[in-house]
Amino acid sequence: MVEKREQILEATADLIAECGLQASPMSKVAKSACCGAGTIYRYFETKDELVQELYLQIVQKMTTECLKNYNEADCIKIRFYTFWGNFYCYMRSNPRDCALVEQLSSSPAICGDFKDRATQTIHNVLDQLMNDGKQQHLFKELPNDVLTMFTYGSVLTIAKTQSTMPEKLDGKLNTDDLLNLCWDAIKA
Amino acid sequence: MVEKREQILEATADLIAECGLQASPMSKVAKSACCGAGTIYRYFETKDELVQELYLQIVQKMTTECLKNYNEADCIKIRFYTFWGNFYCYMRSNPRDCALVEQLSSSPAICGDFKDRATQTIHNVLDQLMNDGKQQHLFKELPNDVLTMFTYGSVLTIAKTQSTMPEKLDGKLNTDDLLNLCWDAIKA
DNA sequence: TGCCGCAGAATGAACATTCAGTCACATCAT
DNA sequence: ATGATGTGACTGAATGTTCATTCTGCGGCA
Repeated sequence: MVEKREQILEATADLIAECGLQASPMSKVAKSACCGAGTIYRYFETKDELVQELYLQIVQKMTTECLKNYNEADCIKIRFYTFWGNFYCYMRSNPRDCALVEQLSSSPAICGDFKDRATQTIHNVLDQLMNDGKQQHLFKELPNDVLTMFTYGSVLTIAKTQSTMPEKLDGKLNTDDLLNLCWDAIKA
Repeated sequence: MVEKREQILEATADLIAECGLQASPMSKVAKSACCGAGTIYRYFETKDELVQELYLQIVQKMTTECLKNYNEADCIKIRFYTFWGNFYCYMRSNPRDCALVEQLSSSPAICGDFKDRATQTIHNVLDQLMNDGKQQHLFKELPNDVLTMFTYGSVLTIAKTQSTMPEKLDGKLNTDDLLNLCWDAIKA
């Protein structure tokens, strides 16, 4: 039954996002998923595997969202705004996943190697975008990874802050303002 | 004996930075600090208190470093470059503390309220800086917290990436390039 | 009757915290 | 000076709890 597996993943996601990974024992996951503890082990070998599966699912969902309306034929600026706008909107409208990315990224279950494989697609798209942009002399002459990580870090931090401390930053920021900050930073 | 207390804090810092908070049981902390498990409890009521103390210590050290050569009489740009340059250098030359900030910030022992109190000084300095800059129309008209968190997120992410994945981003980034990215982002 | 998917109690390991005892040293009476 | 006694820091085994994982048995269905 595929549905039960989804139920378990959903419950795990909710629990970890709310309580943190350490405060999410399998017993609570089971209760939250309305099943016995043993049932979880019919679908996942260990807790670590469950967590990895969850991470993979989120990254995949995120990848899909980021690439919505993203077209390699568009001009650089459009592509940049589309991709990062999608990313930001996804994080804003899925605070749960936003919290999860933070929780799981710094968990021992998700080693660097695993993370790299999960984010391969996104990495490739962004590398291409940066290369194309540099060819047109639109971007600063710094390593792609620097420009990309810079953007990623700032957008994620803003989204995270808005989710966890809504009183700060409230309302007063629209997506375009944020993307302009990013674009102005890296443009030549 | 104040020295033993420091020993315990040092050992805890090393251990958490290397293995993560969850994989740092009190027994290991004790062994690493060359003392019995019970001794830790002569200096700290609980593990949570130990972790909070550690967090406080790092934030204080960080605050001191960030304010080195920082002078309210200097012009805005100098102040901005001094502060964030100090921050970046601190994170680069103390990868252990960099890892700790990440580990502890997302731990349940450090609640949002506690974090706010710890970072009060830094917050005030940056708020002042942003206000002064806006008065001179140097910065974009966005909330101080947005501009500050944007900068914080990008710099920290870059520093973290350089520490944990030295093969990416290796060598090819100097402090001024990074600060220029930040400045260009927020300047009007 | 045999099989499958499941529940939840049972198991054993790991952990935070406590506690009974040890040690080094200071104080003081002789 | 000497030994008796008190004190406070320290240790690490013991305790009780929490957890991941396993196991036993149940109910429905072929």
